[in-house]
Amino acid sequence: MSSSHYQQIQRYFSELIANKALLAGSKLPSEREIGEQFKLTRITVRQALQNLEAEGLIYRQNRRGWFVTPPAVVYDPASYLSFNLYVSEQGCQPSTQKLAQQLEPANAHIATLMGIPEKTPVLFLHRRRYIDQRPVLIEKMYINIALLPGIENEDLTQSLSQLLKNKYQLEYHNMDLFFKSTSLPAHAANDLGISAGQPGLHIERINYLTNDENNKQVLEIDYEFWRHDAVTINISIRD
Amino acid sequence: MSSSHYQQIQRYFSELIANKALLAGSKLPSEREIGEQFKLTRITVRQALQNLEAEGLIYRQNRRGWFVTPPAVVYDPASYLSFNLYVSEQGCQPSTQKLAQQLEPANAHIATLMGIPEKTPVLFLHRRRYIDQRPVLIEKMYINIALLPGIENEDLTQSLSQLLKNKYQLEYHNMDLFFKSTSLPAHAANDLGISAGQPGLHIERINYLTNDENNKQVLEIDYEFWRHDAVTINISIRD
DNA sequence: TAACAAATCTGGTATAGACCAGATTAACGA
DNA sequence: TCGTTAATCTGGTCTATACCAGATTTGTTA
Repeated sequence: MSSSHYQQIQRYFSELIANKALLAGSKLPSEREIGEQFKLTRITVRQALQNLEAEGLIYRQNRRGWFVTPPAVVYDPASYLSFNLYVSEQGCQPSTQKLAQQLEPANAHIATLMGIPEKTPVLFLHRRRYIDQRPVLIEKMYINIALLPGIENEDLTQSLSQLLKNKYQLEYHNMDLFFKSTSLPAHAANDLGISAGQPGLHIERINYLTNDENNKQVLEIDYEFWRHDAVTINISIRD
Repeated sequence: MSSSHYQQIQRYFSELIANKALLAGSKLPSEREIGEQFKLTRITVRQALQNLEAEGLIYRQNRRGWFVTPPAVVYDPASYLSFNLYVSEQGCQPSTQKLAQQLEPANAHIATLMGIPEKTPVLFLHRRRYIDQRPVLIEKMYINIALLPGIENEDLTQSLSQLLKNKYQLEYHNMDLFFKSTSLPAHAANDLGISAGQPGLHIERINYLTNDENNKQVLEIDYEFWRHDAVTINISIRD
């Protein structure tokens, strides 16, 4: 059977969490305490904790300790609902913080996708989003201001889909999505307040104005970096 | 800047791989050799290698060594193309191995989704799929034989979507998809020949026969366990 | 030459320490 | 009471070493 020592620790905490003996958000004993309890060295303890982290059962806060992961939110990037509505419908409290907003010349990739000349200004928006005060998502968005004049003067901590609907009478439900399960790049890990190399989910989204394949107008290109343990993606495909 | 020792190793190999000085599939020096080269202990070396693994740049084979990860395949679960066509179109060689096939009584979850009584027999199909001889995906499928009579007598290493199309004149493009980035459960890691706890991508797919929301007929429920470094998911949403 | 056994190489697991830097808490002084 | 400082706690990084089990290679033997 699975008899290595670190697996015993893993099972121990797995069961505590499954049985709700350890509730979401609560703190685990320190690595040194666990080591004493099981008569194992810290390295062995850390191996177990890192595996539990990979499973998404626990997460760490830099030099503060290990904590039980709250349940993942179900998120549908293609939904009519915004992040805010989604999260609150699931009984959690969403919030959004704007980290940066500026006009930037489009790089080659962005320009090609948007069908605009390179170095045309686009609106860069950098946001951090929270679920129950826990930072879970970094967004970096490039917005086609040619299609959305004046958007830079709006409150950009709110839901973009709401804003487009209310101010521009636009709804985008045509998009290309790319998902990749990989570790968080340094900048995203930094923004999330965790150490680089933690596992994450990387989403690239290209939002189109129309569903005309021959005249694709790109409203917005969105890069999302999620904590891997914070979200389950749900998409319904209907023809 | 990022000055810890293991980060130096990480950068070193990152650059070798980026510059194609180390090609996909090639073997890294052993942990002990790397340690000698950098005058660092094996624990430090392993920290670097584990981070590179989390980034998807390298992967390990149990007690054989560390290898450079081949480029990820782009996969669209909602596509008209099958896994086989997808992979070969990207210049790689797909193959499929049937690990198990049997009639099983439906459990509560399956029965509810399929709208059949619990313990009604469903066809369980367990497959392993390879890209260029590398096992990357474990599939566990539950097939509604009431809608697909005689399917258990077909060759089930082939593409299911092809089979449904040819034999039953069915095409399913209505589905619910769930993605979760998490470590591989023990059974899947085992089937993939890697140690448990490695990062993975978990997909649950429910395939419907029609797009009638009031009369959902479930053809098949599919659980997919992917190596996290083997695939990028791509989905196009059009209304 | 083919079959088998032994030596070797690899990562997997583990011990027993050590020092650092950031976060938290306790103690102290105004 | 409030603000600052110092002690303490926590995970982050690292050295040095050891033994194990599976995979591979080498060597030997029939």
